[in-house]
Amino acid sequence: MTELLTSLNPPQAEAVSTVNGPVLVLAGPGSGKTSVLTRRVAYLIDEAGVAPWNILSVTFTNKAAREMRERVEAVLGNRFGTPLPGQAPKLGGLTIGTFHSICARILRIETEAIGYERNWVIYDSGDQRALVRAILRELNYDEKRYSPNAIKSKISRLKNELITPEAHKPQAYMDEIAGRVYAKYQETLQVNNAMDFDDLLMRTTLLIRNRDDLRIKYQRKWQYILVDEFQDTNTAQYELVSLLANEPEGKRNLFAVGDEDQSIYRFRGADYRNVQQFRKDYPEAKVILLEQNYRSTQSILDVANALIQNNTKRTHKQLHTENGVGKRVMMYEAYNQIEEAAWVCDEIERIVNGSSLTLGDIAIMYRTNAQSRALEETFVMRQLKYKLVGATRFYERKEIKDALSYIRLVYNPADSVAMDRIINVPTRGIGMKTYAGLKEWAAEIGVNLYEALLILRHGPDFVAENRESPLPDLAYKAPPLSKRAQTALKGFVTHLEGWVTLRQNERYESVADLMDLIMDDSGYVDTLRDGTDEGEERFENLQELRGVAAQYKKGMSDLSPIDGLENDRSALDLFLEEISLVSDTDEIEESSSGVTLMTLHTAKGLEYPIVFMVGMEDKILPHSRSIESGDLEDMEEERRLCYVGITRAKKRLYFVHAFQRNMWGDVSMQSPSRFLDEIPSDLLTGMVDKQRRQSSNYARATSWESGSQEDSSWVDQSFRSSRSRSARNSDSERWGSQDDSYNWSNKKKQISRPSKKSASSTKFNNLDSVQHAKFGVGTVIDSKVSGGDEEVTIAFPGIGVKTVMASLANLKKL
DNA sequence: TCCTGAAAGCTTTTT
DNA sequence: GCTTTCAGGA
Repeated sequence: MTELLTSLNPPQAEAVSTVNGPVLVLAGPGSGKTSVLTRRVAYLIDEAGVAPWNILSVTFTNKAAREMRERVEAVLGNRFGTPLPGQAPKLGGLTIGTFHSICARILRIETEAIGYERNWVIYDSGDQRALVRAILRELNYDEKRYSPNAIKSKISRLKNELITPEAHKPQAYMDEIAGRVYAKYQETLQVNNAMDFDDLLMRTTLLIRNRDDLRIKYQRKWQYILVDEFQDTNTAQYELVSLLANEPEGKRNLFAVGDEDQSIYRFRGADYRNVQQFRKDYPEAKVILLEQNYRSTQSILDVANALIQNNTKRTHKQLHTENGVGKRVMMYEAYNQIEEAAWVCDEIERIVNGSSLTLGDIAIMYRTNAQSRALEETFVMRQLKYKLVGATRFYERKEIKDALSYIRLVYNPADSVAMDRIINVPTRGIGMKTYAGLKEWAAEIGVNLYEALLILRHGPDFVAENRESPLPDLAYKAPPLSKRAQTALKGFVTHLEGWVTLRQNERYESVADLMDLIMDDSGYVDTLRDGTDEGEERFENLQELRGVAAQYKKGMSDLSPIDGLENDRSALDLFLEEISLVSDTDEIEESSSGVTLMTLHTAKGLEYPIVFMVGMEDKILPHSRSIESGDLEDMEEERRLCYVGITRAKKRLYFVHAFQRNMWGDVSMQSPSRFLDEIPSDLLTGMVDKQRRQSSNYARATSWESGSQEDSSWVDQSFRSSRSRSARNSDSERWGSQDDSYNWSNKKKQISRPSKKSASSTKFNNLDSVQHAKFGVGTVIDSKVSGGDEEVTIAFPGIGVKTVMASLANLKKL
């Protein structure tokens, strides 16, 4: 047996060493799938004699791609080429990348086939949104009626399903509108010489589907294809992979690794059913289950198993481990998000002080980015180090987007989205009216904005010379713009043209040089550094971008070429592509120590000894949208998200939920997540730290209560918290509680809430008998209006006193 | 055209 | 509660 297979368990070894034919690996969390993938690549090369350039390995994140490259290299050594120091392609010939980066490479090579200029640029979600909005305006659709975001995601969905504007068959009126916007949107992208993320996939897949010559070219090139996270593929990705794998000789060497239970990207078109589709399309496939977990304790896995069993459509797996039982998963109820954060910090300090673990071993995970705020504030207050992953993305910062828009515009002057962004930043007297006039005029002549500007500056003949089609007569007439407007526009184009010329002649050593020049010459830096701290901070961010740009030097070679099919790339080319396809969540990890804060989505693929899952409440996890939609698929996806969080933990896992939470500036009463109910209570422990209760704020709020409930389960704790809440002067009461209806009706948000007819009267009154789904029949002892809902305190015989929200508890009056 | 204060809208999740 | 957009006046 080869060295590559030792230390693998039997199913892992089988997966690695199956050379020919399709393979489907259903890999549970922590089952060593990355090892399987990397060793398989090594095995194909070393044992099966496959040439590295015939292998394509696809991942979903840059981080996974990088890790894969590093690990393959660690096994094989760098034998396939001489890299430039620091950044050049290693393992030359072997293609490893994300779907998007690989598609971008193919399209850059096949640019003519799709009718683009070679210097096309990539639009990110922000650019997409800006473009949709611009088009809504252009088509005179009211943004209030047709939400740009809704239309953007509709367009995105269509593209992910490979539906072109021509093929789109609208079913409803909204579809019709979206379809028209879609058509115009695609047209504008082409004019702008730009593609969005979804285009990268759609255009590549359609190209490979429709062009026999190109399909055969890439089929021949990649005879072995590996796909990680197969459950996250969308229609376009699935088809692309299928087209490539089904080569004329019928090799079908497609190696798919995935876990239906970890599919959490439905919202961007991922369909876990592709895993089942694979089984249908490749009936001869070898299916391998990896059920042994090397990451977590049995206690954690039991919780994970118990939860995920509630999903209906899945391949059953029973995770097991030899890591030992470990400690029981702990559940804690906090009063609100502030105490939630405080308790988590207390616990973290306790762990760090009482063991060899450091802050870097700990992660806090939540459903939405907004939840990080309260945590951060507490961390800052306590002077605990933390790192926030992915919240305000670096490349989405205003100053970064501005700078990149400048660079992008210089690279591709047809880019109207970049032009929109910076034409008047810093202000140069080109206001909305002037700019709108320019756009209209350009549209009438049928030129792009840059050409229109050039006509202003040099006259129509100058532009006509460089065009295939002649300019209409209108171009030779005086532009419909005021003298002042024309002066301002000419001033701008003088600069822009200078930068473009510089770029064309490659009169810069690195992209950083080019950037410096543009930033200074445009006056952007001066405006940015306005003497405020914020200005300095933004400038520092700009310097960080400059640092990246400095690595892109004249004459450098492609960072991750598609071997044998390379084309010439300038440093600027490569810089812009890299910037567009990389997200900073890819980078963070290795930086300094500190507790990691991140969403459950970004947590996928990672592992930590200690994991806190906070905000374990209905309406957060599962998210309110998924509850409201009533779609079982939505709910199951939320459950998978929860499952992903649980299975990140190696040693200890905490579920934390709060009784009330400030959301959108209002106080909202929260119920513990329904997912917690799905976990047998003997798998959980829910004690309250007694010391803490006596010493902290929490104790102040709760100490008046009898001590008999000290070691109670979370149900009792929620009772305790609810009582403490009414004993408190909470924010909500400031607005008037009980019978004070005046303030309520003055609050606009309250009036607009459709469900509430009158805020002053309660539906449930003292001594009413009510039926509760879980606790049975009880007697109302208090009721009041709160947060637009009704908060009812009920005594249940034999259970105790509970405070519930009428709308959530589905209370029936008897 | 730019500045200011008020109002609306926002919060899933990401390549 | 915070950010973005809008309206109105200079």
